[in-house]
Amino acid sequence: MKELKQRSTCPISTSLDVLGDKWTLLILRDMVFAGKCTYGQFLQSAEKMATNILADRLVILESQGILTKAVAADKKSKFTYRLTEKGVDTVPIIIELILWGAKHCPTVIDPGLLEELQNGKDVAVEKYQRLAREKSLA
Amino acid sequence: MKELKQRSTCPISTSLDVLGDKWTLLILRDMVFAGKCTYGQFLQSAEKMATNILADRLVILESQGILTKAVAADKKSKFTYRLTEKGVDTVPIIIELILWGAKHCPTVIDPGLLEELQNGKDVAVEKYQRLAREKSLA
DNA sequence: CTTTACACTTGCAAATTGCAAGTAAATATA
DNA sequence: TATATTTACTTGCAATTTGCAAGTGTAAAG
Repeated sequence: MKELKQRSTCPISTSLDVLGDKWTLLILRDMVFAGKCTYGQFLQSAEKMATNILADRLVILESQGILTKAVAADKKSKFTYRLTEKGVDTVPIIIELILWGAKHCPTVIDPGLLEELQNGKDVAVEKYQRLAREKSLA
Repeated sequence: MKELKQRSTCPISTSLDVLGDKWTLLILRDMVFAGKCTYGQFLQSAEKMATNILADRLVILESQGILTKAVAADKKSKFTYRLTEKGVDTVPIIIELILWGAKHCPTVIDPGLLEELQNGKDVAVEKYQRLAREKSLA
């Protein structure tokens, strides 16, 4: 259990106390948009997260109630991470980050996804939240 | 000019390369929601940012084209920071952080603002973007 | 001509990150 | 049954970043 230092009572500041670093939201991205749910899968992303950082962030995310950890159905030596509702509620943040990055920075994004997000943000948010919930029930 | 290390071409990852830390978005928050525009004003926030961190982040934000720096109208020893359109476009991200923090963490928020954001997110985003633009023209 | 306001800069200890290697338990293979 | 592999971490350590306190430089005010 890692305790979190809250700098102020401001909701923005407090959100950043939890999510404000270069790695945490990438784990959530991988869960929501790539359907990943194990330690090994998280390590395979293009950004090459260090193993100790990943382990540390998973502990924080779990202690913050953003995801849960459970032994995998197929193997006892494997764990499955699932999003809680608090985790599912980060989808709008992630989607805004996608839109800002795609608009203002040199990035590569699937044109279909971009169009989907631009044409109806609310619909897209609900879709990816639903998918994330379904995945977390499996 | 601080060069930015881009970890991948993913728009989320790239957005986090720029905005993903505990301080940068607080500066933008202060500009959008508190109308702040000087070094001294940024230092007065509840989170007590260190002076060297603030100076460093302002250089990064400027070199990333998120804000501009200019000598103040009243004093030559004073600078005014203004948001560019790239900066104004972070408003949706900030608003999602407000909503997530207010919903899931122990925070204090003006009930009027929260209601405004919940009742019509798009309208609120446009309102605060317009206010930020007006401030940046002054 | 001294003081104040403002915007930084510097120095340094502490914390965090990034990299490589090692550990440990459960499974798969010979 | 013995050995190898998969999976999930842990450890050690150098390098970077942060946080705190103090100092610097310039313009305006008294």
